[in-house]
Amino acid sequence: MNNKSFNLELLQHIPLFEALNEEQMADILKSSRQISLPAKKCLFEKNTPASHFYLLLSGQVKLFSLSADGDEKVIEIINPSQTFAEAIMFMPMHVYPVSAEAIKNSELYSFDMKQFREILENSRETCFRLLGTMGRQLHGKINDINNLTLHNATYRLVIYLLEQLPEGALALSSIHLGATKSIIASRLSIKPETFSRILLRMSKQGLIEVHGNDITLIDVAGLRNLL
Amino acid sequence: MNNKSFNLELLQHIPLFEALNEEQMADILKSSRQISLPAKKCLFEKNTPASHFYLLLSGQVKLFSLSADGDEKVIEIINPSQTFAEAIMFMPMHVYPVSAEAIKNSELYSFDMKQFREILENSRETCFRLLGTMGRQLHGKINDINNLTLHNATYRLVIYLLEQLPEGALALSSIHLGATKSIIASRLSIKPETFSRILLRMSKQGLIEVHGNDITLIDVAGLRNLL
DNA sequence: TGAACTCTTTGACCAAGATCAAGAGTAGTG
DNA sequence: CACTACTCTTGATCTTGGTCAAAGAGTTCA
Repeated sequence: MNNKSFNLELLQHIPLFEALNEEQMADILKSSRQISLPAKKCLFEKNTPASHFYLLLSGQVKLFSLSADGDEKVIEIINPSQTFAEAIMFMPMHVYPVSAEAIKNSELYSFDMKQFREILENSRETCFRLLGTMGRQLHGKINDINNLTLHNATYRLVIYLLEQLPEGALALSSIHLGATKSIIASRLSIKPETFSRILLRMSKQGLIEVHGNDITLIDVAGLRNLL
Repeated sequence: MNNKSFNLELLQHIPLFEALNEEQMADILKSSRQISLPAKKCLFEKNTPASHFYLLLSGQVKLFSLSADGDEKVIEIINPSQTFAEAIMFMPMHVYPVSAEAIKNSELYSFDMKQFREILENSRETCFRLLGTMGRQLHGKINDINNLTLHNATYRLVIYLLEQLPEGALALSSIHLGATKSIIASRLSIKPETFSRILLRMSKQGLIEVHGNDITLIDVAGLRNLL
């Protein structure tokens, strides 16, 4: 399979591109560029002008903000076949509202926002897909705000663990943390030390078992009880 | 001016409706309903099925979430001529992600989501307006998350005060709190007691002067310094 | 005019989680 | 293997902001 048809195959299964016709898809492909981003390399910085959005092919990327004195808050962890920064096309100022940096060696496609906007003019269905994407994101952020303001660190961590559980999984299911504990801690707005202590406490209570980045949920009902 | 043309006049200046043609506007008007909502009356509850979105004509409405033990977090304060809940049209599940309740006696229009979606199918421009609305909202929520996780209560309050300042206002500008202190406190995720103490401290430092719900910013540069 | 509300302020105390500092694993590399 | 880099854990201590309780102020309404 040559590179071009490989790309095509792949893009056709990304929600945002699913509704495009052949011609539009060809346009997209033409203006897209593949990018290699080694771990720890910055992709874009908060508040800089935004001209492209991205699709992650492999590796892992974090979206984050920094405080004046260097504290980092991870807003989102991006995994392969996720698009990101597409919502910025419709934000005021057209600057990235967060920074992006690879946390593993990554391959991405970049897409030109201006060109995609033109395609949106002619694809109602794609407009609706984008609306759907942004609706989901908005919902996610509202959830995050609720968790930050209405719930404590343990609650947020338990919610996170339960969300990782595959649909209808039973007790003793094992989950694998898809990033370092520090990064997941930051995503949940918990300091690494606190994160570690909460895991320790839940282990002692017999709710979970921790082996490195693998966590076995021993007592799912007990975990749900903490909520 | 009869009621119908009054409505028309008004709607034409709401961004979301600005791009509609006469026929579409007539359709909207036909399916819209005016609602009177006395203070403290609930408009919709979190997690209930969403069929309408709203435009506030007069009064004031809060969007909020409740924790299991009754704590309230105000997500947004809605003022006249703002639309709200329009993003839910494109959220998964089609349930309200927050509750809404009048904080003053209010008049609103309600719009049928299903019908508006049909109009969106035929108005690219309106689609783009909605994308713009949702982009702005998303940006706002990301900002809120940053302020919650990277900054402390004083910082959030100062930011809020400075945001109320009209464009390029000088020192000694007076601002008026558009809601009770408790509600603004909750919007900023600060307890009323803490909110009160922060204002007291800033008064003692000669940065502001508080007279009920009117706050005079004595030393804007000094306030900016706190950030 | 004063009773009943509601909102706000103030004081005393408390606790969740942050910070600071040291070690313990763990993994990659020459 | 030893060296170096991390990331993670654990302990001791501190701080911000929350909680609880009571009093003050401002409105509404009869």
